[in-house]
Amino acid sequence: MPKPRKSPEDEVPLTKRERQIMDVSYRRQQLTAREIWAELPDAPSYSTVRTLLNLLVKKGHLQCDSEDRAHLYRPVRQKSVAAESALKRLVRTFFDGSVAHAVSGLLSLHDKKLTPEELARLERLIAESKAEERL
Amino acid sequence: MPKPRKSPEDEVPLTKRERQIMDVSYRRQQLTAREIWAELPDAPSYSTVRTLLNLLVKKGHLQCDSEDRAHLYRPVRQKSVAAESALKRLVRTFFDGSVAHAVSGLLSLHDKKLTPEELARLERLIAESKAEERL
DNA sequence: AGTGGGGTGCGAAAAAATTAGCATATGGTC
DNA sequence: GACCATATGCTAATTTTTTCGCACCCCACT
Repeated sequence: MPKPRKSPEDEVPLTKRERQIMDVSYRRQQLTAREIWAELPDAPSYSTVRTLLNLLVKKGHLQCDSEDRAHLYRPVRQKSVAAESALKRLVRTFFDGSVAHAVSGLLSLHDKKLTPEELARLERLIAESKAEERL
Repeated sequence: MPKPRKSPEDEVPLTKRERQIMDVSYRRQQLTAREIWAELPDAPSYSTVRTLLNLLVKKGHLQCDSEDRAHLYRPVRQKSVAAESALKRLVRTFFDGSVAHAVSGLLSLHDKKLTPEELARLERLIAESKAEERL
C-alpha cells in the first residue's frame, strides 16, 4: 500500500537544477542571475539559468527585487527555516532520527577542524541543553 | 564565466524520484521493491518504482542481491560515506561552512530533545576533540 | 491441472525538466 | 549618435524523467 502524504508541508521536492540554484541562493543571500549562473556547477547557458530563475520565482521559492539595474534573487523561505528542515531530513535519513548521532557525525568530519573557541562554544551550548533538560 | 567542475567527484545530482528512493534505501538498509514502494511519498505505481530501481542499479547507486524470491535492494555507497557527504553539503549551504554553527543548529531543533545520556556523550565527544586539538 | 498472488524483464508513451535563441530595452563609452 | 555589454520577456525545441502496461515465470493451494 502506498503511503499517503503525511503532512501538508511534506515539501515538494525540487528538480536537480532547481536544487542547485536554491543551494547557491542560500549560500549567498542576494544574487543577480549572472552571479548565480557563475556559481552553478556544470552551468548551462545564461539564458537557461534565467528561465529556471523565473520558474523558481513563479513557484514561490525565490523572490526577486529589481533593485538596481538587474534583478536580485533570494530565497523566500528564511535560511534558518530551510536549514532546520534540511537538518531534520538528514537526521532522519542517515542518523536514525538521533540528533546526538548527527552531532557526532559532524564532529568527525575530518577536513573541518574546530577551533578551541568553537569547541568552547559547543560546550556552553550543551551545558544550556542540560539546564533545559532539568526544567 | 561558468565555473568548471571543481573535483571529479562533484556528485552527479539525482532526480527527484531517485533521491526519494535513495533516502528510503538509506533509512532501511535492505529492502524489496515492494517495501520501497510502500515507503515512497506520493508513490506512483509499483511498476514505476521497479523501473526506477533498475535505473538506479544501472547507474551504480543501488545494488540488488536476489536472495530469496524477491530482489533486495540497498545502497552501494556506505551509509556513513553518504552521510558525510550530505553533512558537508549542508554545512556549506546553510552554515557558511562552520561545523560549530551546524551543531548549534542541530541542538536547537525543538522537536528532537536530547536525553541526559546523549548530552553526556556529546560532552565526551567534545572533550575528545579538544584533546586532538592540543596535539 | 488450474488459479491467484507475487516476482521479473522489457518496451514505450506521457509528462516534466532542461536547454537555448530571438527581439528588445537601457546605460555607459568613444 | 553609434556601439557594445548586459538585462529582460517570451517562445519553443530537445532531452530526461516518470509513468505504466504487457508477457511471462514461480510457488502455493484446492
